[in-house]
Amino acid sequence: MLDPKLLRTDLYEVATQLLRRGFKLDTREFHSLEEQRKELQILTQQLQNERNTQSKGIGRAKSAGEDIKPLLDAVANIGDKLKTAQDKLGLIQQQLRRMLLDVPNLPHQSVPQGESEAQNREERLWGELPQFDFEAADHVDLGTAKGWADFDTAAKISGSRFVVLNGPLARMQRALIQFMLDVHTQQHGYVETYVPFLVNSSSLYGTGQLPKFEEDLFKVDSEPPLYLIPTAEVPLTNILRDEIIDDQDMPRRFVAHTPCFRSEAGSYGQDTRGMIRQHQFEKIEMVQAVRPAESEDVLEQLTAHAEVILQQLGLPYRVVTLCTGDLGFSASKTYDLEVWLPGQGKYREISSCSNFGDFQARRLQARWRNPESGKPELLHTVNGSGLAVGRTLVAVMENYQDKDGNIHIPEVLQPYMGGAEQL
RNA sequence: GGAGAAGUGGCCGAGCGGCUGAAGGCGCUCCCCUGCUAAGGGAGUAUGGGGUUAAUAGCUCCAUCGAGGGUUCGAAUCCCUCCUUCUCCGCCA
Repeated sequence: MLDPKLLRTDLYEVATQLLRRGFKLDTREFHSLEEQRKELQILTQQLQNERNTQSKGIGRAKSAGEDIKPLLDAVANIGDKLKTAQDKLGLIQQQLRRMLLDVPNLPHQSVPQGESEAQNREERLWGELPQFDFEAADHVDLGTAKGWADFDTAAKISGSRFVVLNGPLARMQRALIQFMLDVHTQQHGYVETYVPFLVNSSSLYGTGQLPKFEEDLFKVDSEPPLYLIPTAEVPLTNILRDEIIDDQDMPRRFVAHTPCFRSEAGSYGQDTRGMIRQHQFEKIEMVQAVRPAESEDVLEQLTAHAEVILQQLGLPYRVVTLCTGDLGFSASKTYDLEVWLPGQGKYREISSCSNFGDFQARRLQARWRNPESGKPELLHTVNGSGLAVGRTLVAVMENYQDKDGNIHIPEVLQPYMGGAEQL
Protein backbone atom coordinates (compact mmCIF):
# COMPACT_ATOMS: atom_id res chain seq x y z
CA MET A 1 0.00 0.00 0.00
CA LEU A 2 1.20 3.49 -0.78
CA ASP A 3 1.47 6.08 1.96
CA PRO A 4 -1.94 7.80 2.21
CA LYS A 5 -0.16 10.97 3.28
CA LEU A 6 1.84 10.97 0.06
CA LEU A 7 -1.36 10.72 -1.94
CA ARG A 8 -2.85 13.63 -0.05
CA THR A 9 0.12 15.93 -0.45
CA ASP A 10 1.35 14.86 -3.88
CA LEU A 11 -1.58 13.24 -5.64
CA TYR A 12 -0.71 14.29 -9.18
CA GLU A 13 2.95 13.32 -8.94
CA VAL A 14 1.91 9.88 -7.65
CA ALA A 15 -0.59 9.52 -10.49
CA THR A 16 2.10 10.41 -13.01
CA GLN A 17 4.47 7.80 -11.65
CA LEU A 18 1.75 5.16 -11.62
CA LEU A 19 1.01 5.94 -15.22
CA ARG A 20 4.57 4.81 -16.00
CA ARG A 21 3.49 1.28 -15.22
CA GLY A 22 0.17 1.66 -16.99
CA PHE A 23 -1.98 2.20 -13.92
CA LYS A 24 -4.56 4.95 -14.14
CA LEU A 25 -5.29 6.39 -10.73
CA ASP A 26 -8.71 7.99 -10.44
CA THR A 27 -7.47 11.21 -8.87
CA ARG A 28 -10.91 12.79 -8.98
CA GLU A 29 -12.49 9.96 -7.05
CA PHE A 30 -9.65 9.94 -4.55
CA HIS A 31 -9.83 13.68 -4.07
CA SER A 32 -13.57 13.58 -3.51
CA LEU A 33 -13.38 10.70 -1.01
CA GLU A 34 -10.54 12.44 0.78
CA GLU A 35 -12.51 15.68 1.14
CA GLN A 36 -15.44 13.78 2.60
CA ARG A 37 -13.16 11.83 4.90
CA LYS A 38 -11.62 14.97 6.27
CA GLU A 39 -14.92 16.68 6.93
CA LEU A 40 -16.50 13.63 8.57
CA GLN A 41 -13.47 12.81 10.64
CA ILE A 42 -13.27 16.31 12.06
CA LEU A 43 -16.98 16.26 12.87
CA THR A 44 -16.77 12.81 14.47
CA GLN A 45 -13.83 13.76 16.63
CA GLN A 46 -15.49 16.98 17.73
CA LEU A 47 -18.58 15.08 18.82
CA GLN A 48 -16.46 12.51 20.64
CA ASN A 49 -14.62 15.26 22.40
CA GLU A 50 -17.88 16.86 23.48
CA ARG A 51 -19.30 13.59 24.73
CA ASN A 52 -16.13 12.74 26.65
CA THR A 53 -16.04 16.13 28.33
CA GLN A 54 -19.72 16.00 29.30
CA SER A 55 -19.48 12.47 30.60
CA LYS A 56 -16.55 13.37 32.79
CA GLY A 57 -18.62 16.23 34.19
CA ILE A 58 -21.42 13.83 35.00
CA GLY A 59 -19.03 11.56 36.81
CA ARG A 60 -17.71 14.43 38.90
CA ALA A 61 -21.18 15.79 39.68
CA LYS A 62 -22.43 12.38 40.67
CA SER A 63 -19.62 11.70 43.10
CA ALA A 64 -20.14 15.18 44.56
CA GLY A 65 -23.78 14.24 45.16
CA GLU A 66 -25.17 16.86 42.82
CA ASP A 67 -28.24 16.53 40.66
CA ILE A 68 -27.11 15.15 37.30
CA LYS A 69 -30.48 15.30 35.54
CA PRO A 70 -29.81 18.55 33.64
CA LEU A 71 -26.40 17.28 32.58
CA LEU A 72 -27.94 14.12 31.22
CA ASP A 73 -30.44 16.12 29.22
CA ALA A 74 -27.60 18.16 27.73
CA VAL A 75 -25.89 15.07 26.26
CA ALA A 76 -29.10 13.41 25.18
CA ASN A 77 -28.75 13.99 21.45
CA ILE A 78 -25.00 13.73 21.07
CA GLY A 79 -25.19 9.98 20.85
CA ASP A 80 -27.38 9.93 17.75
CA LYS A 81 -25.42 12.60 15.95
CA LEU A 82 -22.20 10.78 16.74
CA LYS A 83 -23.56 7.47 15.54
CA THR A 84 -24.58 8.80 12.13
CA ALA A 85 -21.29 10.66 11.73
CA GLN A 86 -19.32 7.54 12.65
CA ASP A 87 -21.29 5.37 10.26
CA LYS A 88 -20.74 7.75 7.37
CA LEU A 89 -17.05 8.08 8.20
CA GLY A 90 -16.67 4.32 8.40
CA LEU A 91 -18.17 3.95 4.95
CA ILE A 92 -15.89 6.55 3.39
CA GLN A 93 -12.82 5.10 5.07
CA GLN A 94 -13.72 1.66 3.78
CA GLN A 95 -14.01 3.01 0.24
CA LEU A 96 -10.68 4.79 0.55
CA ARG A 97 -9.05 1.65 1.86
CA ARG A 98 -10.49 -0.45 -0.96
CA MET A 99 -9.17 2.05 -3.43
CA LEU A 100 -5.68 2.16 -1.89
CA LEU A 101 -5.44 -1.64 -1.71
CA ASP A 102 -5.87 -1.80 -5.48
CA VAL A 103 -3.10 0.71 -6.21
CA PRO A 104 0.24 -0.88 -7.15
CA ASN A 105 3.64 0.23 -5.87
CA LEU A 106 5.52 3.11 -7.48
CA PRO A 107 8.28 1.97 -9.83
CA HIS A 108 11.81 2.90 -8.74
CA GLN A 109 13.37 5.66 -10.87
CA SER A 110 15.96 3.21 -12.24
CA VAL A 111 13.25 0.99 -13.73
CA PRO A 112 13.13 1.28 -17.55
CA GLN A 113 9.95 2.53 -19.14
CA GLY A 114 8.02 -0.08 -21.09
CA GLU A 115 4.75 -1.85 -21.69
CA SER A 116 5.69 -5.52 -21.87
CA GLU A 117 8.57 -7.91 -21.33
CA ALA A 118 9.90 -6.88 -24.72
CA GLN A 119 11.16 -3.68 -23.09
CA ASN A 120 12.89 -5.42 -20.19
CA ARG A 121 16.53 -4.37 -19.99
CA GLU A 122 19.23 -7.02 -20.19
CA GLU A 123 21.85 -6.33 -17.51
CA ARG A 124 24.33 -9.16 -17.97
CA LEU A 125 24.89 -12.60 -19.40
CA TRP A 126 26.67 -15.45 -17.65
CA GLY A 127 28.02 -18.76 -18.94
CA GLU A 128 28.60 -20.41 -22.29
CA LEU A 129 25.64 -21.82 -24.14
CA PRO A 130 26.13 -25.61 -24.48
CA GLN A 131 26.91 -26.89 -27.98
CA PHE A 132 25.40 -30.25 -28.96
CA ASP A 133 26.33 -32.27 -32.04
CA PHE A 134 22.76 -33.59 -32.06
CA GLU A 135 19.34 -32.01 -31.79
CA ALA A 136 18.82 -31.00 -28.18
CA ALA A 137 15.72 -32.63 -26.69
CA ASP A 138 13.40 -30.82 -24.34
CA HIS A 139 12.83 -31.99 -20.77
CA VAL A 140 9.51 -33.65 -21.60
CA ASP A 141 11.02 -36.00 -24.14
CA LEU A 142 14.06 -36.61 -21.96
CA GLY A 143 11.94 -37.32 -18.90
CA THR A 144 9.24 -39.48 -20.46
CA ALA A 145 11.69 -41.54 -22.53
CA LYS A 146 13.24 -42.97 -19.38
CA GLY A 147 10.04 -43.04 -17.36
CA TRP A 148 11.37 -40.38 -14.98
CA ALA A 149 8.60 -37.88 -15.62
CA ASP A 150 5.02 -39.07 -16.02
CA PHE A 151 2.47 -36.49 -17.04
CA ASP A 152 -0.27 -38.98 -17.94
CA THR A 153 -0.37 -40.54 -14.51
CA ALA A 154 -0.39 -37.07 -12.94
CA ALA A 155 -3.34 -36.16 -15.13
CA LYS A 156 -5.19 -39.26 -13.95
CA ILE A 157 -4.51 -38.48 -10.31
CA SER A 158 -5.15 -34.73 -10.41
CA GLY A 159 -5.54 -33.23 -13.87
CA SER A 160 -3.45 -31.13 -16.21
CA ARG A 161 -0.45 -29.09 -15.08
CA PHE A 162 0.82 -31.69 -12.63
CA VAL A 163 3.64 -34.19 -12.84
CA VAL A 164 4.74 -37.41 -11.22
CA LEU A 165 8.51 -37.75 -10.90
CA ASN A 166 10.12 -41.16 -10.56
CA GLY A 167 13.36 -42.57 -9.26
CA PRO A 168 16.54 -40.63 -10.05
CA LEU A 169 14.75 -37.52 -11.28
CA ALA A 170 12.69 -37.30 -8.08
CA ARG A 171 15.92 -37.73 -6.20
CA MET A 172 17.63 -35.00 -8.18
CA GLN A 173 14.82 -32.61 -7.29
CA ARG A 174 15.44 -33.40 -3.63
CA ALA A 175 19.19 -32.94 -4.18
CA LEU A 176 18.61 -29.51 -5.71
CA ILE A 177 16.53 -28.47 -2.69
CA GLN A 178 19.22 -29.60 -0.27
CA PHE A 179 21.95 -27.94 -2.26
CA MET A 180 20.18 -24.59 -2.50
CA LEU A 181 19.25 -24.51 1.18
CA ASP A 182 22.81 -25.38 2.16
CA VAL A 183 24.29 -22.61 0.04
CA HIS A 184 21.92 -19.95 1.35
CA THR A 185 22.21 -20.94 4.99
CA GLN A 186 25.95 -21.63 5.04
CA GLN A 187 27.27 -19.02 2.62
CA HIS A 188 24.67 -16.26 2.54
CA GLY A 189 23.53 -16.03 6.15
CA TYR A 190 19.86 -16.95 5.84
CA VAL A 191 17.97 -18.72 8.61
CA GLU A 192 16.33 -21.91 7.39
CA THR A 193 12.64 -21.67 8.15
CA TYR A 194 9.74 -24.09 7.97
CA VAL A 195 6.36 -22.45 7.50
CA PRO A 196 2.67 -23.27 7.02
CA PHE A 197 1.56 -23.97 3.46
CA LEU A 198 -2.00 -22.86 4.23
CA VAL A 199 -2.45 -19.22 5.20
CA ASN A 200 -5.31 -16.93 6.17
CA SER A 201 -6.55 -14.00 4.14
CA SER A 202 -4.82 -11.40 6.35
CA SER A 203 -1.45 -12.81 5.34
CA LEU A 204 -2.35 -12.54 1.65
CA TYR A 205 -3.47 -8.94 2.10
CA GLY A 206 -0.15 -8.28 3.79
CA THR A 207 1.97 -9.35 0.85
CA GLY A 208 -0.41 -7.99 -1.79
CA GLN A 209 -1.98 -11.10 -3.39
CA LEU A 210 -5.36 -10.03 -2.02
CA PRO A 211 -7.72 -8.41 -2.74
CA LYS A 212 -6.75 -8.12 -6.41
CA PHE A 213 -5.47 -11.53 -7.38
CA GLU A 214 -7.75 -14.00 -5.66
CA GLU A 215 -8.36 -15.96 -8.89
CA ASP A 216 -4.66 -16.92 -8.99
CA LEU A 217 -4.95 -18.74 -5.66
CA PHE A 218 -6.27 -22.09 -4.53
CA LYS A 219 -8.79 -21.52 -1.77
CA VAL A 220 -9.63 -24.16 0.80
CA ASP A 221 -13.26 -24.29 1.78
CA SER A 222 -12.71 -24.22 5.54
CA GLU A 223 -14.04 -21.95 8.24
CA PRO A 224 -12.40 -19.47 8.20
CA PRO A 225 -11.20 -19.98 4.61
CA LEU A 226 -7.53 -20.73 4.03
CA TYR A 227 -5.42 -20.45 0.91
CA LEU A 228 -2.62 -22.65 -0.41
CA ILE A 229 0.50 -20.51 -0.62
CA PRO A 230 1.45 -19.34 -4.12
CA THR A 231 4.99 -18.72 -2.82
CA ALA A 232 6.83 -18.98 0.50
CA GLU A 233 7.08 -15.20 0.34
CA VAL A 234 3.62 -15.10 1.93
CA PRO A 235 4.29 -17.02 5.16
CA LEU A 236 7.90 -15.81 5.43
CA THR A 237 7.08 -12.14 5.05
CA ASN A 238 4.09 -12.43 7.38
CA ILE A 239 6.41 -13.54 10.16
CA LEU A 240 7.07 -9.80 10.39
CA ARG A 241 3.42 -8.72 10.46
CA ASP A 242 2.56 -6.49 13.44
CA GLU A 243 6.08 -6.80 14.79
CA ILE A 244 8.57 -4.14 15.84
CA ILE A 245 12.12 -5.37 15.36
CA ASP A 246 15.06 -4.08 17.41
CA ASP A 247 17.82 -2.49 15.40
CA GLN A 248 20.31 -5.09 16.63
CA ASP A 249 18.14 -7.85 15.16
CA MET A 250 18.16 -6.24 11.70
CA PRO A 251 18.36 -7.36 9.03
CA ARG A 252 16.25 -10.52 9.24
CA ARG A 253 17.05 -13.12 6.58
CA PHE A 254 14.82 -16.12 5.98
CA VAL A 255 15.06 -18.96 3.51
CA ALA A 256 12.51 -21.71 3.08
CA HIS A 257 11.74 -24.54 0.77
CA THR A 258 8.03 -25.01 0.15
CA PRO A 259 5.72 -26.28 -2.48
CA CYS A 260 3.86 -23.47 -4.24
CA PHE A 261 0.34 -23.66 -5.58
CA ARG A 262 -1.01 -21.49 -8.38
CA SER A 263 -4.25 -21.79 -10.23
CA GLU A 264 -2.64 -20.20 -13.31
CA ALA A 265 -5.91 -18.52 -14.18
CA GLY A 266 -5.54 -16.58 -17.40
CA SER A 267 -2.55 -18.59 -18.57
CA TYR A 268 -4.50 -21.14 -20.62
CA GLY A 269 -2.63 -22.10 -23.73
CA GLN A 270 0.70 -20.90 -22.31
CA ASP A 271 3.40 -23.41 -21.48
CA THR A 272 0.93 -26.29 -21.52
CA ARG A 273 3.74 -28.71 -22.31
CA GLY A 274 5.93 -30.03 -19.52
CA MET A 275 6.93 -28.69 -16.15
CA ILE A 276 7.38 -25.00 -16.88
CA ARG A 277 3.99 -23.88 -15.61
CA GLN A 278 2.40 -26.20 -13.05
CA HIS A 279 -0.29 -25.91 -10.42
CA GLN A 280 2.20 -27.25 -7.90
CA PHE A 281 5.95 -26.74 -7.84
CA GLU A 282 8.84 -26.58 -5.39
CA LYS A 283 10.64 -23.34 -4.72
CA ILE A 284 13.38 -22.00 -2.47
CA GLU A 285 12.51 -18.48 -1.36
CA MET A 286 14.72 -15.87 0.28
CA VAL A 287 13.13 -13.03 2.22
CA GLN A 288 14.91 -10.15 3.91
CA ALA A 289 13.59 -7.45 6.22
CA VAL A 290 16.01 -4.56 6.08
CA ARG A 291 16.58 -0.98 7.14
CA PRO A 292 15.07 1.36 4.55
CA ALA A 293 18.43 2.89 3.62
CA GLU A 294 19.80 -0.56 2.77
CA SER A 295 17.12 -2.06 0.57
CA GLU A 296 18.62 -1.02 -2.76
CA ASP A 297 21.97 -2.63 -1.94
CA VAL A 298 20.25 -5.68 -0.51
CA LEU A 299 18.38 -6.24 -3.76
CA GLU A 300 21.73 -6.45 -5.56
CA GLN A 301 23.11 -8.85 -2.94
CA LEU A 302 20.05 -11.05 -2.91
CA THR A 303 20.04 -11.26 -6.69
CA ALA A 304 23.69 -12.30 -6.52
CA HIS A 305 22.74 -15.00 -3.98
CA ALA A 306 20.33 -16.48 -6.51
CA GLU A 307 22.94 -16.19 -9.27
CA VAL A 308 25.44 -18.19 -7.21
CA ILE A 309 23.15 -21.21 -7.46
CA LEU A 310 23.01 -21.01 -11.25
CA GLN A 311 26.75 -20.46 -11.45
CA GLN A 312 27.57 -23.42 -9.23
CA LEU A 313 25.23 -25.59 -11.27
CA GLY A 314 26.94 -24.33 -14.43
CA LEU A 315 23.70 -23.15 -16.00
CA PRO A 316 23.96 -20.21 -18.44
CA TYR A 317 21.62 -17.35 -17.63
CA ARG A 318 20.97 -13.68 -18.06
CA VAL A 319 19.73 -11.00 -15.72
CA VAL A 320 17.06 -8.56 -16.84
CA THR A 321 15.50 -5.57 -15.14
CA LEU A 322 11.75 -5.68 -15.54
CA CYS A 323 10.35 -2.61 -17.25
CA THR A 324 7.55 -0.60 -15.65
CA GLY A 325 4.86 -2.45 -17.56
CA ASP A 326 6.11 -5.91 -16.55
CA LEU A 327 6.61 -5.10 -12.87
CA GLY A 328 4.61 -7.06 -10.30
CA PHE A 329 1.92 -5.31 -8.26
CA SER A 330 3.88 -4.86 -5.00
CA ALA A 331 7.38 -4.44 -6.40
CA SER A 332 9.21 -1.17 -6.95
CA LYS A 333 12.08 -2.88 -8.79
CA THR A 334 12.60 -6.44 -10.00
CA TYR A 335 15.46 -8.41 -11.54
CA ASP A 336 14.50 -11.60 -13.31
CA LEU A 337 17.04 -14.38 -13.71
CA GLU A 338 16.45 -16.26 -16.94
CA VAL A 339 18.11 -19.62 -17.49
CA TRP A 340 19.03 -20.97 -20.90
CA LEU A 341 16.86 -23.89 -22.00
CA PRO A 342 18.40 -25.68 -25.01
CA GLY A 343 15.17 -27.63 -25.63
CA GLN A 344 13.31 -24.37 -26.18
CA GLY A 345 16.26 -22.44 -27.52
CA LYS A 346 15.56 -19.50 -25.26
CA TYR A 347 16.01 -17.98 -21.83
CA ARG A 348 13.22 -18.65 -19.34
CA GLU A 349 12.52 -17.06 -15.96
CA ILE A 350 13.86 -19.10 -13.06
CA SER A 351 14.04 -16.46 -10.33
CA SER A 352 12.49 -13.12 -9.63
CA CYS A 353 14.17 -10.80 -7.12
CA SER A 354 12.34 -7.69 -5.94
CA ASN A 355 12.60 -4.70 -3.69
CA PHE A 356 9.21 -3.78 -2.28
CA GLY A 357 10.32 -0.73 -0.33
CA ASP A 358 7.78 -0.10 2.43
CA PHE A 359 4.82 -1.19 0.27
CA GLN A 360 4.36 -4.59 1.90
CA ALA A 361 5.56 -3.35 5.29
CA ARG A 362 2.77 -0.77 5.39
CA ARG A 363 0.13 -3.39 4.77
CA LEU A 364 1.81 -5.69 7.27
CA GLN A 365 2.62 -3.04 9.86
CA ALA A 366 6.11 -4.53 9.88
CA ARG A 367 8.45 -2.10 11.59
CA TRP A 368 11.87 -1.70 13.10
CA ARG A 369 12.96 0.65 15.85
CA ASN A 370 15.21 3.30 14.34
CA PRO A 371 17.91 3.97 16.95
CA GLU A 372 18.28 7.55 15.69
CA SER A 373 14.68 8.51 16.37
CA GLY A 374 13.87 5.77 18.89
CA LYS A 375 10.59 5.40 17.01
CA PRO A 376 9.17 2.43 15.14
CA GLU A 377 9.37 2.96 11.38
CA LEU A 378 8.24 0.84 8.47
CA LEU A 379 10.99 -1.49 7.32
CA HIS A 380 11.69 -2.55 3.75
CA THR A 381 11.18 -6.03 2.34
CA VAL A 382 13.28 -7.65 -0.37
CA ASN A 383 12.77 -11.16 -1.66
CA GLY A 384 13.60 -13.52 -4.45
CA SER A 385 13.51 -17.12 -5.52
CA GLY A 386 16.71 -18.96 -4.99
CA LEU A 387 15.60 -20.80 -7.16
CA ALA A 388 12.40 -22.23 -8.62
CA VAL A 389 13.29 -25.89 -8.20
CA GLY A 390 11.05 -27.38 -10.89
CA ARG A 391 12.47 -25.09 -13.53
CA THR A 392 16.01 -25.71 -12.27
CA LEU A 393 15.38 -29.40 -12.75
CA VAL A 394 14.24 -28.70 -16.29
CA ALA A 395 17.35 -26.59 -16.93
CA VAL A 396 19.72 -29.26 -15.62
CA MET A 397 18.04 -31.94 -17.74
CA GLU A 398 18.22 -29.91 -20.93
CA ASN A 399 21.72 -28.48 -20.41
CA TYR A 400 23.31 -31.72 -19.21
CA GLN A 401 21.81 -34.16 -21.72
CA ASP A 402 23.84 -36.37 -24.03
CA LYS A 403 22.95 -37.98 -27.35
CA ASP A 404 21.68 -41.12 -25.64
CA GLY A 405 19.24 -39.16 -23.55
CA ASN A 406 21.24 -39.51 -20.34
CA ILE A 407 21.46 -36.64 -17.90
CA HIS A 408 24.84 -35.86 -16.41
CA ILE A 409 24.78 -34.64 -12.86
CA PRO A 410 26.40 -31.25 -12.12
CA GLU A 411 29.42 -31.70 -9.89
CA VAL A 412 28.03 -29.76 -6.93
CA LEU A 413 24.98 -32.02 -6.91
CA GLN A 414 26.88 -35.30 -6.94
CA PRO A 415 27.50 -35.43 -3.18
CA TYR A 416 23.75 -35.16 -2.72
CA MET A 417 23.18 -38.08 -5.11
CA GLY A 418 25.42 -40.68 -3.55
CA GLY A 419 28.35 -39.70 -5.79
CA ALA A 420 26.58 -40.68 -9.02
CA GLU A 421 27.71 -38.87 -12.18
CA GLN A 422 24.61 -39.36 -14.28
CA LEU A 423 20.98 -40.30 -13.85
C1' G B 1 -14.60 -33.28 18.94
C1' G B 2 -16.19 -32.65 24.64
C1' A B 3 -15.33 -29.94 29.56
C1' G B 4 -12.96 -25.95 32.09
C1' A B 5 -9.57 -21.46 32.57
C1' A B 6 -7.39 -17.26 30.49
C1' G B 7 -6.11 -13.18 26.89
C1' U B 8 -4.02 -5.72 29.79
C1' G B 9 1.99 -1.52 27.57
C1' G B 10 8.98 -4.54 25.34
C1' C B 11 8.04 -8.44 29.39
C1' C B 12 5.53 -9.81 34.21
C1' G B 13 1.27 -8.16 36.59
C1' A B 14 -2.96 -4.99 39.29
C1' G B 15 -7.60 -3.01 38.02
C1' C B 16 -13.46 -5.55 37.26
C1' G B 17 -18.76 0.94 35.32
C1' G B 18 -16.51 7.51 35.92
C1' C B 19 -10.84 10.57 39.35
C1' U B 20 -7.24 4.62 34.55
C1' G B 21 -3.84 5.39 28.56
C1' A B 22 -3.90 2.35 32.55
C1' A B 23 -0.91 0.97 39.92
C1' G B 24 3.49 -1.95 40.96
C1' G B 25 7.70 -4.70 39.26
C1' C B 26 11.35 -6.14 35.47
C1' G B 27 13.86 -4.37 31.28
C1' C B 28 15.73 -0.14 28.59
C1' U B 29 17.61 5.27 28.19
C1' C B 30 19.69 9.62 30.53
C1' C B 31 21.67 12.06 35.01
C1' C B 32 23.90 11.81 40.02
C1' C B 33 26.60 9.13 43.74
C1' U B 34 30.06 5.36 44.64
C1' G B 35 34.27 3.03 43.20
C1' C B 36 35.99 -2.06 41.02
C1' U B 37 32.80 -5.58 38.42
C1' A B 38 28.25 -5.23 41.61
C1' A B 39 25.03 -1.85 44.26
C1' G B 40 22.27 3.01 45.59
C1' G B 41 19.37 7.73 44.30
C1' G B 42 16.58 10.70 40.57
C1' A B 43 14.08 11.39 35.82
C1' G B 44 12.09 9.32 31.44
C1' U B 45 10.06 5.13 28.67
C1' A B 46 2.99 2.38 24.19
C1' U B 47 0.98 2.56 19.24
C1' G B 48 -2.01 4.42 15.36
C1' G B 49 -4.78 8.47 13.35
C1' G B 50 -6.87 13.64 12.65
C1' G B 51 -6.36 19.10 12.78
C1' U B 52 -2.81 23.07 12.51
C1' U B 53 2.19 23.71 10.17
C1' A B 54 7.34 24.44 5.56
C1' A B 55 8.04 20.49 9.14
C1' U B 56 8.77 13.30 10.10
C1' A B 57 9.36 20.45 15.13
C1' G B 58 5.73 22.14 18.51
C1' C B 59 0.53 22.52 20.12
C1' U B 60 -4.08 20.07 20.26
C1' C B 61 -7.88 16.39 19.59
C1' C B 62 -9.45 11.22 18.70
C1' A B 63 -8.84 5.94 18.94
C1' U B 64 -6.70 1.50 20.98
C1' C B 65 -6.48 -3.11 27.48
C1' G B 66 -7.15 -10.44 21.70
C1' A B 67 -11.05 -9.04 17.38
C1' G B 68 -15.96 -7.48 16.15
C1' G B 69 -20.84 -6.11 17.80
C1' G B 70 -24.16 -4.43 21.96
C1' U B 71 -25.88 -1.99 26.81
C1' U B 72 -24.75 3.05 29.03
C1' C B 73 -24.37 10.06 29.56
C1' G B 74 -19.73 7.17 30.31
C1' A B 75 -16.74 0.38 29.34
C1' A B 76 -10.15 -2.51 30.24
C1' U B 77 -14.33 -3.29 33.59
C1' C B 78 -21.36 -5.60 32.05
C1' C B 79 -23.71 -8.72 27.70
C1' C B 80 -23.20 -11.46 22.79
C1' U B 81 -20.26 -13.65 18.73
C1' C B 82 -15.56 -15.01 17.00
C1' C B 83 -10.16 -15.92 17.39
C1' U B 84 -5.96 -17.54 20.15
C1' U B 85 -3.48 -19.87 24.32
C1' C B 86 -3.40 -23.27 28.56
C1' U B 87 -5.39 -27.77 31.44
C1' C B 88 -8.19 -32.44 31.39
C1' C B 89 -10.81 -36.23 28.30
C1' G B 90 -11.36 -38.37 23.32
C1' C B 91 -9.01 -39.16 18.51
C1' C B 92 -4.60 -39.17 15.70
C1' A B 93 0.88 -38.93 11.94
